Amino acid sequence: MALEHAILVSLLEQPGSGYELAHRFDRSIGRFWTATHQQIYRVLGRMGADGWITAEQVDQRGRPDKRRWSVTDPGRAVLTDWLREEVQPEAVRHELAVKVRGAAFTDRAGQVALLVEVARYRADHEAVLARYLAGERRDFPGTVPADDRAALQHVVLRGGIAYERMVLAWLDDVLATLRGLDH
Amino acid sequence: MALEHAILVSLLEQPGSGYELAHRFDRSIGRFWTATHQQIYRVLGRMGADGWITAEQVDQRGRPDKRRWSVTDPGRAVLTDWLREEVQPEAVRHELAVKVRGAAFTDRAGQVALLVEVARYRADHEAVLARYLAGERRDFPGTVPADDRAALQHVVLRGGIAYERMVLAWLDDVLATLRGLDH
DNA sequence: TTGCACATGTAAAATGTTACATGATTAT
DNA sequence: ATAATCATGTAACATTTTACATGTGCAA
Repeated sequence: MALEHAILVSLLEQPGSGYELAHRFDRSIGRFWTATHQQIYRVLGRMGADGWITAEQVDQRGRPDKRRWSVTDPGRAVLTDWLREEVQPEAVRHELAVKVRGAAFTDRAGQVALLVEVARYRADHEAVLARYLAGERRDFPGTVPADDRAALQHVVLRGGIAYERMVLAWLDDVLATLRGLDH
Repeated sequence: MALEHAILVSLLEQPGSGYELAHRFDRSIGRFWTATHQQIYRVLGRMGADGWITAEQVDQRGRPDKRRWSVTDPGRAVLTDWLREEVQPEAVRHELAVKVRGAAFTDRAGQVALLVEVARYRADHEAVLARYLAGERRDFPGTVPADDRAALQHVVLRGGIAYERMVLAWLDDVLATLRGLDH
Protein backbone atom coordinates (compact mmCIF):
# COMPACT_ATOMS: atom_id res chain seq x y z
CA MET A 1 0.00 0.00 0.00
CA ALA A 2 0.96 3.54 -0.37
CA LEU A 3 0.07 7.01 0.70
CA GLU A 4 -1.99 7.30 -2.48
CA HIS A 5 -4.78 5.14 -1.11
CA ALA A 6 -5.03 6.99 2.16
CA ILE A 7 -5.28 10.24 0.18
CA LEU A 8 -7.99 8.78 -2.06
CA VAL A 9 -10.06 7.78 0.98
CA SER A 10 -9.57 11.17 2.58
CA LEU A 11 -10.52 13.07 -0.59
CA LEU A 12 -13.58 10.87 -1.10
CA GLU A 13 -14.69 11.64 2.43
CA GLN A 14 -14.09 15.34 1.76
CA PRO A 15 -12.36 17.10 -1.17
CA GLY A 16 -9.67 19.55 -0.09
CA SER A 17 -6.30 21.20 -0.64
CA GLY A 18 -2.87 19.77 0.06
CA TYR A 19 -2.68 21.98 3.09
CA GLU A 20 -5.96 20.65 4.44
CA LEU A 21 -4.86 17.07 3.76
CA ALA A 22 -1.65 17.68 5.68
CA HIS A 23 -3.76 18.73 8.65
CA ARG A 24 -6.00 15.70 8.41
CA PHE A 25 -2.84 13.58 8.38
CA ASP A 26 -1.94 15.31 11.62
CA ARG A 27 -5.32 14.55 13.17
CA SER A 28 -7.94 12.01 12.18
CA ILE A 29 -6.17 10.11 9.41
CA GLY A 30 -2.89 10.40 11.29
CA ARG A 31 -4.35 7.84 13.67
CA PHE A 32 -3.59 5.16 11.11
CA TRP A 33 -1.40 6.76 8.45
CA THR A 34 1.18 9.50 8.81
CA ALA A 35 2.49 11.84 6.13
CA THR A 36 4.13 15.25 5.99
CA HIS A 37 3.00 18.06 3.73
CA GLN A 38 6.07 17.59 1.54
CA GLN A 39 5.10 14.01 0.82
CA ILE A 40 1.49 14.97 0.26
CA TYR A 41 2.26 17.68 -2.31
CA ARG A 42 4.56 15.37 -4.22
CA VAL A 43 2.03 12.54 -4.29
CA LEU A 44 -0.88 14.88 -5.15
CA GLY A 45 1.11 16.09 -8.17
CA ARG A 46 1.69 12.52 -9.33
CA MET A 47 -1.91 11.48 -8.72
CA GLY A 48 -3.13 14.53 -10.66
CA ALA A 49 -0.79 13.69 -13.56
CA ASP A 50 -2.12 10.11 -13.53
CA GLY A 51 -5.70 11.38 -13.64
CA TRP A 52 -6.73 9.86 -10.30
CA ILE A 53 -7.69 13.24 -8.90
CA THR A 54 -8.55 16.63 -10.33
CA ALA A 55 -8.19 20.14 -8.92
CA GLU A 56 -10.45 23.14 -9.12
CA GLN A 57 -8.97 26.54 -8.37
CA VAL A 58 -10.62 28.23 -5.39
CA ASP A 59 -10.07 31.99 -5.17
CA GLN A 60 -10.16 33.18 -1.63
CA ARG A 61 -10.43 36.73 -0.43
CA GLY A 62 -7.67 37.56 2.01
CA ARG A 63 -5.97 34.18 1.71
CA PRO A 64 -3.79 32.46 -0.87
CA ASP A 65 -5.71 30.69 -3.56
CA LYS A 66 -5.97 27.00 -3.06
CA ARG A 67 -6.54 23.97 -5.21
CA ARG A 68 -9.41 21.78 -4.13
CA TRP A 69 -8.68 18.20 -5.15
CA SER A 70 -11.40 15.62 -5.76
CA VAL A 71 -11.23 11.99 -6.81
CA THR A 72 -12.05 11.16 -10.45
CA ASP A 73 -13.74 7.97 -11.64
CA PRO A 74 -10.38 6.40 -12.55
CA GLY A 75 -9.15 7.29 -9.05
CA ARG A 76 -12.17 5.65 -7.52
CA ALA A 77 -11.48 2.54 -9.60
CA VAL A 78 -7.89 2.47 -8.30
CA LEU A 79 -9.24 2.52 -4.76
CA THR A 80 -11.81 -0.24 -5.28
CA ASP A 81 -9.15 -2.43 -6.93
CA TRP A 82 -6.84 -1.86 -3.99
CA LEU A 83 -9.58 -2.70 -1.50
CA ARG A 84 -9.74 -6.17 -3.05
CA GLU A 85 -6.04 -6.84 -2.55
CA GLU A 86 -4.69 -8.75 0.44
CA VAL A 87 -4.02 -6.74 3.56
CA GLN A 88 -0.25 -6.78 4.04
CA PRO A 89 1.15 -7.68 7.47
CA GLU A 90 1.92 -4.53 9.40
CA ALA A 91 5.51 -3.31 9.34
CA VAL A 92 6.10 -2.83 13.04
CA ARG A 93 8.46 -0.12 14.33
CA HIS A 94 8.14 -0.10 18.07
CA GLU A 95 11.06 1.95 19.29
CA LEU A 96 10.14 1.75 22.97
CA ALA A 97 10.21 -2.05 22.91
CA VAL A 98 13.76 -1.92 21.54
CA LYS A 99 14.74 0.49 24.31
CA VAL A 100 13.18 -1.69 27.00
CA ARG A 101 15.19 -4.71 25.88
CA GLY A 102 18.22 -2.45 25.52
CA ALA A 103 17.82 -1.37 29.14
CA ALA A 104 19.45 -4.67 30.14
CA PHE A 105 22.74 -3.28 28.77
CA THR A 106 22.91 0.06 30.50
CA ASP A 107 23.63 1.07 34.08
CA ARG A 108 21.20 1.81 36.86
CA ALA A 109 21.17 5.55 36.07
CA GLY A 110 20.27 4.78 32.47
CA GLN A 111 17.43 2.54 33.58
CA VAL A 112 16.08 5.27 35.83
CA ALA A 113 16.31 7.76 32.94
CA LEU A 114 14.32 5.35 30.78
CA LEU A 115 11.73 4.99 33.51
CA VAL A 116 11.28 8.77 33.59
CA GLU A 117 11.00 8.86 29.83
CA VAL A 118 8.42 6.06 29.79
CA ALA A 119 6.33 8.02 32.29
CA ARG A 120 6.46 11.06 29.99
CA TYR A 121 5.58 8.92 27.01
CA ARG A 122 2.65 7.48 28.95
CA ALA A 123 1.28 10.97 29.56
CA ASP A 124 1.38 11.59 25.79
CA HIS A 125 -0.68 8.49 25.18
CA GLU A 126 -3.13 9.45 27.90
CA ALA A 127 -3.65 12.75 26.10
CA VAL A 128 -4.22 10.95 22.80
CA LEU A 129 -6.81 8.68 24.41
CA ALA A 130 -8.60 11.69 25.91
CA ARG A 131 -8.67 13.31 22.48
CA TYR A 132 -10.08 10.18 20.84
CA LEU A 133 -12.77 9.85 23.52
CA ALA A 134 -13.73 13.52 23.12
CA GLY A 135 -13.92 13.00 19.35
CA GLU A 136 -16.11 9.97 19.84
CA ARG A 137 -18.55 11.87 22.06
CA ARG A 138 -18.63 14.71 19.54
CA ASP A 139 -18.90 12.73 16.30
CA PHE A 140 -20.78 9.60 17.35
CA PRO A 141 -23.19 10.59 20.10
CA GLY A 142 -25.99 8.16 19.22
CA THR A 143 -26.04 4.41 19.53
CA VAL A 144 -27.11 3.81 15.92
CA PRO A 145 -24.73 5.08 13.20
CA ALA A 146 -26.15 7.61 10.73
CA ASP A 147 -24.94 5.68 7.70
CA ASP A 148 -22.29 3.26 6.43
CA ARG A 149 -19.61 5.89 6.35
CA ALA A 150 -20.22 6.87 9.98
CA ALA A 151 -20.32 3.22 11.06
CA LEU A 152 -16.96 2.56 9.40
CA GLN A 153 -15.34 5.74 10.71
CA HIS A 154 -16.58 4.86 14.18
CA VAL A 155 -15.17 1.33 14.17
CA VAL A 156 -11.79 2.71 13.10
CA LEU A 157 -11.93 5.21 15.94
CA ARG A 158 -12.83 2.43 18.37
CA GLY A 159 -9.68 0.69 17.13
CA GLY A 160 -7.63 3.75 18.02
CA ILE A 161 -9.23 3.89 21.46
CA ALA A 162 -8.60 0.18 22.07
CA TYR A 163 -4.99 0.61 20.95
CA GLU A 164 -4.37 3.52 23.32
CA ARG A 165 -5.94 1.69 26.25
CA MET A 166 -3.78 -1.34 25.53
CA VAL A 167 -0.65 0.83 25.30
CA LEU A 168 -1.42 2.56 28.61
CA ALA A 169 -1.89 -0.78 30.39
CA TRP A 170 1.34 -2.09 28.88
CA LEU A 171 3.27 1.03 29.84
CA ASP A 172 2.15 0.48 33.44
CA ASP A 173 3.52 -3.04 33.13
CA VAL A 174 6.80 -1.62 31.75
CA LEU A 175 7.05 0.92 34.57
CA ALA A 176 6.48 -1.78 37.19
CA THR A 177 9.09 -3.98 35.52
CA LEU A 178 11.68 -1.19 35.37
CA ARG A 179 11.05 -0.39 39.04
CA GLY A 180 11.46 -4.04 39.96
CA LEU A 181 14.90 -4.54 38.35
CA ASP A 182 17.69 -5.78 40.63
CA HIS A 183 19.68 -2.99 42.22
CA MET B 1 15.70 5.78 15.83
CA ALA B 2 17.17 3.49 13.33
CA LEU B 3 17.75 -0.14 12.59
CA GLU B 4 21.24 0.28 14.06
CA HIS B 5 19.93 0.32 17.62
CA ALA B 6 17.76 -2.75 17.19
CA ILE B 7 20.81 -4.56 15.79
CA LEU B 8 22.97 -3.43 18.71
CA VAL B 9 20.42 -4.79 21.20
CA SER B 10 20.14 -8.06 19.32
CA LEU B 11 23.93 -8.52 19.07
CA LEU B 12 24.35 -7.70 22.75
CA GLU B 13 21.78 -10.36 23.61
CA GLN B 14 23.61 -12.79 21.32
CA PRO B 15 26.42 -12.22 18.77
CA GLY B 16 25.68 -13.63 15.33
CA SER B 17 25.90 -13.38 11.56
CA GLY B 18 23.86 -11.21 9.23
CA TYR B 19 21.94 -14.28 8.22
CA GLU B 20 21.10 -15.11 11.82
CA LEU B 21 20.07 -11.52 12.48
CA ALA B 22 17.75 -11.63 9.47
CA HIS B 23 16.06 -14.64 11.02
CA ARG B 24 15.74 -12.98 14.41
CA PHE B 25 14.13 -10.04 12.63
CA ASP B 26 11.66 -12.54 11.21
CA ARG B 27 10.89 -13.91 14.65
CA SER B 28 11.52 -12.46 18.09
CA ILE B 29 12.80 -8.98 17.21
CA GLY B 30 10.36 -8.77 14.31
CA ARG B 31 7.70 -8.35 16.96
CA PHE B 32 8.77 -4.74 17.34
CA TRP B 33 11.15 -3.96 14.50
CA THR B 34 11.16 -5.35 10.98
CA ALA B 35 14.09 -5.53 8.59
CA THR B 36 15.07 -7.56 5.55
CA HIS B 37 18.43 -9.23 5.05
CA GLN B 38 19.37 -6.60 2.45
CA GLN B 39 18.95 -3.83 4.97
CA ILE B 40 20.76 -5.79 7.63
CA TYR B 41 23.88 -6.51 5.54
CA ARG B 42 24.16 -2.90 4.47
CA VAL B 43 23.77 -1.56 8.00
CA LEU B 44 26.16 -4.19 9.42
CA GLY B 45 28.78 -2.98 6.92
CA ARG B 46 28.33 0.61 7.98
CA MET B 47 28.33 -0.24 11.67
CA GLY B 48 31.50 -2.27 11.20
CA ALA B 49 33.16 0.61 9.36
CA ASP B 50 32.14 2.94 12.19
CA GLY B 51 33.64 0.59 14.76
CA TRP B 52 30.37 -0.10 16.58
CA ILE B 53 30.63 -3.81 15.94
CA THR B 54 33.41 -6.21 15.04
CA ALA B 55 33.39 -9.51 13.18
CA GLU B 56 35.27 -12.71 13.74
CA GLN B 57 35.52 -15.19 10.90
CA VAL B 58 33.90 -18.52 11.73
CA ASP B 59 35.01 -21.38 9.49
CA GLN B 60 32.34 -24.00 9.22
CA ARG B 61 32.69 -27.46 7.87
CA GLY B 62 30.05 -28.20 5.25
CA ARG B 63 28.60 -24.72 5.30
CA PRO B 64 29.70 -21.34 4.02
CA ASP B 65 31.92 -19.40 6.38
CA LYS B 66 30.15 -16.76 8.34
CA ARG B 67 31.10 -13.62 10.17
CA ARG B 68 30.03 -13.47 13.78
CA TRP B 69 29.41 -9.87 14.75
CA SER B 70 29.70 -8.58 18.32
CA VAL B 71 29.24 -5.13 19.80
CA THR B 72 32.36 -3.14 20.67
CA ASP B 73 32.70 -0.69 23.57
CA PRO B 74 32.02 2.28 21.26
CA GLY B 75 28.92 0.49 19.97
CA ARG B 76 27.73 -0.05 23.51
CA ALA B 77 28.23 3.66 24.18
CA VAL B 78 26.14 4.51 21.12
CA LEU B 79 23.36 2.35 22.52
CA THR B 80 23.43 3.83 26.02
CA ASP B 81 23.41 7.36 24.57
CA TRP B 82 20.41 6.48 22.43
CA LEU B 83 18.58 4.98 25.41
CA ARG B 84 18.68 8.42 27.03
CA GLU B 85 17.05 10.15 24.08
CA GLU B 86 13.33 10.88 23.93
CA VAL B 87 11.13 8.10 22.61
CA GLN B 88 9.77 9.34 19.29
CA PRO B 89 6.02 9.07 18.66
CA GLU B 90 5.29 5.96 16.65
CA ALA B 91 4.88 6.37 12.88
CA VAL B 92 1.61 4.56 12.37
CA ARG B 93 0.90 2.68 9.13
CA HIS B 94 -2.35 0.83 9.64
CA GLU B 95 -3.38 -0.29 6.18
CA LEU B 96 -6.48 -2.14 7.33
CA ALA B 97 -7.92 0.98 8.96
CA VAL B 98 -7.55 2.83 5.65
CA LYS B 99 -9.33 0.00 3.88
CA VAL B 100 -12.15 -0.07 6.41
CA ARG B 101 -12.84 3.62 5.91
CA GLY B 102 -12.42 3.12 2.17
CA ALA B 103 -15.13 0.44 2.27
CA ALA B 104 -17.69 3.24 2.38
CA PHE B 105 -16.77 3.99 -1.25
CA THR B 106 -17.09 0.57 -2.80
CA ASP B 107 -20.08 -1.59 -3.68
CA ARG B 108 -21.64 -4.36 -1.68
CA ALA B 109 -19.52 -7.02 -3.38
CA GLY B 110 -16.38 -5.10 -2.47
CA GLN B 111 -17.49 -4.86 1.14
CA VAL B 112 -18.10 -8.60 1.25
CA ALA B 113 -14.66 -9.20 -0.26
CA LEU B 114 -13.15 -7.04 2.47
CA LEU B 115 -15.05 -8.97 5.11
CA VAL B 116 -13.56 -12.22 3.81
CA GLU B 117 -10.11 -10.68 3.79
CA VAL B 118 -10.49 -9.39 7.35
CA ALA B 119 -11.44 -12.88 8.47
CA ARG B 120 -8.28 -14.25 6.85
CA TYR B 121 -6.20 -11.50 8.43
CA ARG B 122 -7.76 -12.33 11.80
CA ALA B 123 -6.63 -15.96 11.46
CA ASP B 124 -3.06 -14.72 10.87
CA HIS B 125 -3.17 -12.73 14.08
CA GLU B 126 -4.63 -15.64 15.98
CA ALA B 127 -1.64 -17.71 14.85
CA VAL B 128 0.77 -14.98 15.97
CA LEU B 129 -0.86 -14.86 19.39
CA ALA B 130 -0.62 -18.63 19.72
CA ARG B 131 3.08 -18.43 18.83
CA TYR B 132 3.70 -15.71 21.42
CA LEU B 133 1.89 -17.68 24.12
CA ALA B 134 3.86 -20.82 23.29
CA GLY B 135 7.07 -18.76 23.44
CA GLU B 136 6.05 -17.37 26.80
CA ARG B 137 5.40 -20.84 28.26
CA ARG B 138 8.75 -22.03 26.87
CA ASP B 139 10.96 -19.07 27.82
CA PHE B 140 9.30 -17.72 30.97
CA PRO B 141 7.85 -20.69 32.85
CA GLY B 142 8.43 -19.40 36.38
CA THR B 143 6.76 -16.50 38.14
CA VAL B 144 10.02 -14.80 39.13
CA PRO B 145 12.31 -13.70 36.26
CA ALA B 146 15.82 -15.18 36.22
CA ASP B 147 17.49 -11.78 35.82
CA ASP B 148 17.04 -8.24 34.48
CA ARG B 149 17.40 -9.31 30.90
CA ALA B 150 14.71 -11.97 31.23
CA ALA B 151 12.39 -9.56 33.05
CA LEU B 152 12.75 -6.99 30.25
CA GLN B 153 12.37 -9.52 27.46
CA HIS B 154 9.28 -10.85 29.17
CA VAL B 155 7.59 -7.47 29.52
CA VAL B 156 8.19 -6.80 25.82
CA LEU B 157 6.66 -10.18 24.99
CA ARG B 158 3.67 -9.36 27.21
CA GLY B 159 3.31 -6.20 25.12
CA GLY B 160 3.16 -8.28 21.96
CA ILE B 161 0.56 -10.56 23.53
CA ALA B 162 -1.55 -7.60 24.69
CA TYR B 163 -1.30 -6.09 21.21
CA GLU B 164 -2.46 -9.27 19.49
CA ARG B 165 -5.38 -9.71 21.88
CA MET B 166 -6.42 -6.10 21.28
CA VAL B 167 -6.19 -6.56 17.51
CA LEU B 168 -8.28 -9.74 17.62
CA ALA B 169 -11.02 -8.04 19.64
CA TRP B 170 -10.98 -5.07 17.27
CA LEU B 171 -11.14 -7.31 14.20
CA ASP B 172 -14.27 -8.91 15.66
CA ASP B 173 -15.67 -5.41 16.01
CA VAL B 174 -14.74 -4.68 12.37
CA LEU B 175 -16.35 -7.92 11.17
CA ALA B 176 -19.57 -7.15 13.06
CA THR B 177 -19.58 -3.63 11.62
CA LEU B 178 -19.03 -4.84 8.05
CA ARG B 179 -21.83 -7.40 8.49
CA GLY B 180 -24.13 -4.70 9.82
CA LEU B 181 -23.76 -2.28 6.88
CA ASP B 182 -26.98 -1.28 5.11
CA HIS B 183 -27.86 -3.51 2.21
C1' DT C 1 17.33 -33.82 -9.25
C1' DT C 2 14.73 -30.86 -6.81
C1' DG C 3 14.12 -28.09 -3.10
C1' DC C 4 15.45 -26.22 1.27
C1' DA C 5 18.60 -24.18 4.65
C1' DC C 6 22.72 -21.72 5.04
C1' DA C 7 25.33 -17.56 3.79
C1' DT C 8 26.34 -12.88 1.66
C1' DG C 9 25.87 -9.47 -1.12
C1' DT C 10 24.69 -5.48 -5.32
C1' DA C 11 21.58 -2.33 -7.96
C1' DA C 12 17.65 0.27 -8.99
C1' DA C 13 13.48 2.29 -7.76
C1' DA C 14 10.35 4.06 -4.53
C1' DT C 15 9.51 6.35 -0.24
C1' DG C 16 10.28 9.19 3.54
C1' DT C 17 12.74 12.92 6.16
C1' DT C 18 14.89 17.35 6.81
C1' DA C 19 15.99 21.72 5.43
C1' DC C 20 15.13 25.52 2.62
C1' DA C 21 11.99 28.91 0.33
C1' DT C 22 8.15 32.26 -0.34
C1' DG C 23 4.31 35.21 0.76
C1' DA C 24 -0.34 36.89 2.57
C1' DT C 25 -3.63 37.72 6.54
C1' DT C 26 -5.03 37.84 11.30
C1' DA C 27 -4.57 38.20 16.12
C1' DT C 28 -1.80 39.92 20.17
C1' DA D 1 6.30 44.47 15.42
C1' DT D 2 5.74 39.55 16.15
C1' DA D 3 3.84 35.22 15.92
C1' DA D 4 0.50 32.07 14.19
C1' DT D 5 -2.29 30.27 10.49
C1' DC D 6 -3.09 29.61 5.72
C1' DA D 7 -1.05 27.98 1.38
C1' DT D 8 2.34 25.70 -1.83
C1' DG D 9 6.27 24.08 -3.18
C1' DT D 10 11.83 22.49 -4.23
C1' DA D 11 16.20 20.14 -3.09
C1' DA D 12 19.15 17.09 -0.86
C1' DC D 13 19.62 13.23 1.64
C1' DA D 14 18.51 8.85 3.93
C1' DT D 15 15.99 4.76 4.16
C1' DT D 16 13.30 1.00 2.50
C1' DT D 17 11.71 -2.17 -0.86
C1' DT D 18 12.14 -5.18 -4.75
C1' DA D 19 14.67 -7.61 -7.86
C1' DC D 20 18.81 -9.66 -9.16
C1' DA D 21 22.95 -12.54 -8.18
C1' DT D 22 25.87 -16.47 -6.43
C1' DG D 23 27.27 -20.69 -4.29
C1' DT D 24 27.47 -25.00 -0.90
C1' DG D 25 25.61 -29.07 1.49
C1' DC D 26 22.00 -32.09 2.73
C1' DA D 27 17.79 -34.64 2.55
C1' DA D 28 13.87 -36.66 0.07
